[in-house]
Order: sequence, then C-alpha cells, then structure tokens
Amino acid sequence: MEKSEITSSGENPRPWQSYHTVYTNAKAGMEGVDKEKVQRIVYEMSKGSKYFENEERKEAYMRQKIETMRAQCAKLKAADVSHYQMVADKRILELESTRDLSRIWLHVDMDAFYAAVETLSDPSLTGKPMAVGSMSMISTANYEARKFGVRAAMPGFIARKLCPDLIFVPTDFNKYTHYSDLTRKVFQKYDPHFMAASLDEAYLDITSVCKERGVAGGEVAEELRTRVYEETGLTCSAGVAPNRLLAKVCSDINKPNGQFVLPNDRMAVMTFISSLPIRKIGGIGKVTEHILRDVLGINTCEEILQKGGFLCALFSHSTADFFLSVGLGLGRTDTPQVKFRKSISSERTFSATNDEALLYQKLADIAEMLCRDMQKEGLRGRTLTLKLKTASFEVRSRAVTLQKYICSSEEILKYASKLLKAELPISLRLIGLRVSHFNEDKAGASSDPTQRTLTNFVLSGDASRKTMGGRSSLGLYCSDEPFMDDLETSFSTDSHDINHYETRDPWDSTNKQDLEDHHCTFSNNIEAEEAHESLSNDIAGNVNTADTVECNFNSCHTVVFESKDAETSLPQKLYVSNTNLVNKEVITGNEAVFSPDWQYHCFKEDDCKCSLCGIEMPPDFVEERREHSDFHLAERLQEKESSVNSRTSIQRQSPLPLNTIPTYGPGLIIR
DNA sequence: CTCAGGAGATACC
DNA sequence: GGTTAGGTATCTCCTGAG
Repeated sequence: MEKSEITSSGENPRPWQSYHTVYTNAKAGMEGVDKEKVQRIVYEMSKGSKYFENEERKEAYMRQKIETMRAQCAKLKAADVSHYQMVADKRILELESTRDLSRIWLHVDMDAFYAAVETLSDPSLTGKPMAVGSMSMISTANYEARKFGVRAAMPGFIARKLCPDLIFVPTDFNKYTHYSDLTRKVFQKYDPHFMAASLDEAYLDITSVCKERGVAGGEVAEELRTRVYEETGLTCSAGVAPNRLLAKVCSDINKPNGQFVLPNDRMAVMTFISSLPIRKIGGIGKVTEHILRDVLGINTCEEILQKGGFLCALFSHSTADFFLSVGLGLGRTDTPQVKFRKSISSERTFSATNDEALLYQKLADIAEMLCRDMQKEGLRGRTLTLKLKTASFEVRSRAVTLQKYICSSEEILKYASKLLKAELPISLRLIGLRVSHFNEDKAGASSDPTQRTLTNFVLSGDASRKTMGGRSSLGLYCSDEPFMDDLETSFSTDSHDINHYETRDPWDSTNKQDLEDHHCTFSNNIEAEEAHESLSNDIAGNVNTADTVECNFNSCHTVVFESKDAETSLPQKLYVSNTNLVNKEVITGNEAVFSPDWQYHCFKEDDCKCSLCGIEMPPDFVEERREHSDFHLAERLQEKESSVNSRTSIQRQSPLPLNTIPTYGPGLIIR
C-alpha cells in the first residue's frame, strides 16, 4: 500500500493519496488524466462526510484483514511452505491439464454505451463532456468527460467539480434496451447461443464461424463490429481469445472502437498474462488487488504462479484455484445452456430518516415495486431479505426463509415489516428487498435426497436412484456439464402449482392445520417464539410429506400439464423432465401422459376428504388439497415409471418449448 | 460431520 | 445547497439442527 509521507510536524501533506476509491482504477479513455489532481478533488469533496467516514471504516477493516494474513504468512514454518508449494504445484498441473485451446471466444463491449446512445438521440451532445446519471451517481461518462477524470460510479457532484461544463443526461433504460436488442440481433448471426453479460456486453463462441468460413477470429471481430455500427450507429470494442476470461481482458485493450486478438497458442497466452496487472482480471477488484499486493507482493498474473504456495496456504480451495487459473490464463470455454435468475430485488435510497411511519411507507413502496417485477416474470420465492443502509452508510441485511412461496406485495410487506420492526429504532438512507429461493431453484434443491421436495423429486426424474443405490441426479446428469442442474431449475419458474407441503407461515399463529415445519429459520428470537407457539398447534404427521416418498422412478418422463395459478388465474404449464417419452407420449398438442385434471381427482368437488388416502382438509384449504393431489400424482408417476423402467437411455434435453424459455432483464444470460 | 440458512463482503455493469 | 445508485451473483464464515 502506498504510504503518504508524514512531515516532522505530523501533518500528512497529501492525505488524498491514501483515500482509495473504485474510480482510481485505470479505465479506457483516462490515460492522460492528472490522477493526482482527480484524487485530491475526490478526497476534498468527500472528506468529513458520512460516506467518507464509512469508507475509512471499511479501509481500516481491510488493513486489519491484511495484517492478519501477513501474520499468518509469517507463522508458516519452512515445512509448511514447502508443503503448500507442493500442493500448489500439483494443482497447477491439474489445472494445466484442463486447458482448452480449441475454442475461439469473442467478447464485445459497446463503447460508453449509455452515453453513446444518448448522443445518438441528441447529436448536439457530440464532442461535449457528458455523463449519464444524476448529481448523486453517474452510470457512464463519454470520452470527452473521461479526460477530466469523470467516470462511471462517481457521484455527479464530484464529476461536476472535476468538469464544470459537464452535461448531465438522465438514464433512460428503454432507449438502451432498444439499442441493445439491435446489437444482439447482430451477435445472433455469429453465435445463436451468444451469452449476453449485460445490456452492452456479450460473449460469442465464434469457433464455428471461423472454421466454416476459413477466417481468423480477428476478421470475424472486424466484420461484427462493422455490422454493429451499421445497424446501430454505435461503436464497440472486441477481444478475441481462447476463453471468456481472456476475451474480456482483450476487449479492453484497444478501447474505444478497437479490438485485440490473442491467438490460441499456449505460449502467446502465457506471455500475454505474465505482465498483466491482476486488477485487469474480472473478479479481482479493489479489495482483492490490495490484499494480494500488500500481503504477497503480487501485482501481475505471473507473480500469482510464483506465490502459488502462499495462495494455497492463505485462501480457500476455490479461491486458490481461481487465482492459479488466472495465473495460467485459463478461463471458461464452454457454453452454458441455461442460466436462470436466482434472486430479484428492489431498493431505493432516500434522505436519511428515523421516522418510523415514513420508513414503513418506503418499505411498502419497495414491496410494491418488487411484487410488480416478480409478477412480470411469474416468480415466487421463499426467502425474503431486507437490506438496510443506515445514515452512516453501514449496510445490514436481515433474512427469513418461509415454508411457502410468496409473491404478493401484501405477503412481502408482511414479512418485511416484521424484519424491519426488529431493527427499530434506526435512521436509514436505503431500504431494499430481495426475494430468492424460487420454486425449486438450485439452492432449494437439496443435495440430501431425504430432504428433496416433491417437485424436485418429480422434476429430476431420479427418484429411483435413491433406493437403487445409484447416484443422485446431480451426479448422473451433471458430472461433466455443470449447467445441467441449472436446466433442472428451469422448470421452477412455472412449477409452483405442483408443490410440496411446505405451506405454513411461521408467523401465522392462526393456522391450526399447519404441517411440520422443521426447515424454517428465523431471523430473530421474538419472531421465532411467536412462530413456536404456532408450531405447537400443528397437527404433525397427519400427511405424508414429500420427504417420505419412496422412489422407484427411473428417469425418462416428460409430463406436461396445466393448472391455474392461484394468484393470476393464468394457466401454468409444468414440464416434468424427460427423455425417450418426449416424442412418443407427450408432446402431442396439450396431451399429457396424465390427464391435466388428474390432480383434482383425489378430492371430489366440495369434498374435503381424499378419495385415495382418506385424509381430510378444511374447506378453505384449496391450495393444500391441490398439493396433496400432487403428492398422489408423484406416486402415480412412480408407478408408471416402474412399468417403463427398461428405457434407460438418458439424453437430457430441454423440455421447454422455445416460447416458454423465460427471458430476463439486463445482466442475465438468455439461452 | 453435513447441510441449510443468515450475514457480511466483494465484484461487475 | 446538499449530494456517493441499483440489480444480480458469489464466496466465506458462522451457527443450529439432525
């Protein structure tokens, strides 16, 4: 860490040098900037503010972390050092053996995207320093503004100080989405499975294009950039390399409106990576850069390999692996087939207040916004996280995982209020809400088969393996394709109607018929006690839970049936995973292996008693009855499956018809 | 011991 | 005149339950 010199009087003549911000990192277009001046202005504008004080706290925390790690290093004996060196050497060999130089990846990055789009719609902005954003935060600055040190993630008032003539343009996502779509149409022609990383960035596997046309990656990149310009009037930069991690680094080299090609050659890669500052690597940010530099003296990727032993000694397995891969210039070369959203959130900053009525009002507004966003995508989740930022910029989060999936603003607000209540009194400047753990998402799909939910059981189609001494579905399907389990989660979006018995509300003590609630967790004792009362009223064990399902279900089924969504009344389709049966028995219009209305069979109209097992449920337990029916459906599937057991070939394929593949907003990969 | 969940931190655009 | 975003993902560490 660079230390500012201290004068004999104890005064630090250049205190700004030790004020580290994210925007001191070199960015394209900022080469000629007087960094010292920028840092001084940033420091002076920030000094004394609550934000600044918080940054200092964070900085102190980081320094402490660094000290601790240095001490750890110092404690290592010679024997430890050689041991970890061996561990690292072995790991490096293993990682090296995974090197794949067969693919050609292209990373496209639009130049100052938002700013460029704004200039397109208002040509009078051309040549003038301009930033998209507000006085509190800037999203993007054009190259004229960057000359002054203005950049993304910088507050507008500081930017204005750096560049008094700076023009501010408010963000307009509709506009950016429109242009983003235009660029994506071009990308699609080069790689129909391209990965959109955000509105303005994408990864394309151009291996086939290069082979088919007998041209080099650089030529394809040139052509693609020209076409993007023709279609949109916007320039972009590109990087061509053997993997995505390197392609991303390469696209930044000749920005703006340029490209850089790294050949698919091990020597070329190693030479390229050796002198590369670690901060250029995606995933290594301000903090990691400082830690690696101040603890181990690592500045370049080459030095990562030299310090491999220490990295293995200090960091977790996965983190050390990541660092070593970076040192070797390795990165992902596969094309994930699906990538699903794992959470959805909404947050707002406002002027700090401790007025409780006001805070609840803000909370209600956010719950409403989040609910709207969730409805757009038909999402329901069971974990709700409240995010708070205090007036002193301290960030806290409080979460609760429910036994049912929620999506209405009333429900969100109900639980969010309880979480907030426990924090009062408090002065806040931000409130946020996040919902995660969507139906059967990856995190919800327990790897413990005894904890699997009914849906998971049906969807994964692997039920039999448990009793047959086989491997879990993850093991079978995902051994060499890590995204296959994502594929399974894909069904979750539409599957909330065939669900398990986790419907109880930990805070609803009026629910006398609640089922067992072993997995619910609470964020604070008050609520837990309240819920405990409720739990004591439970009639436990009166219904078989999904956990008890015995599994003789051996892969290979696609079942499609429709039901009505309880909230929206919209028909919901559920696709149960499958293989051979896909073409033979199912996809014939809306026909399903099991009749669509089968799920209601075990409860006759107005009858609260299950015709199959005799269990009774109260008249208003509509949802619960349907879920109970689903349970029997699973049993039927199981029986059906045992009769077709001989068909074992597993050819996983997405059972989602094209038009049902959900599309997501910016930042998500659409496959 | 393993797993799920909670909390905080980090990173990227 | 004061003013430092919003959305998503991932990792680590910790804790309680089974």
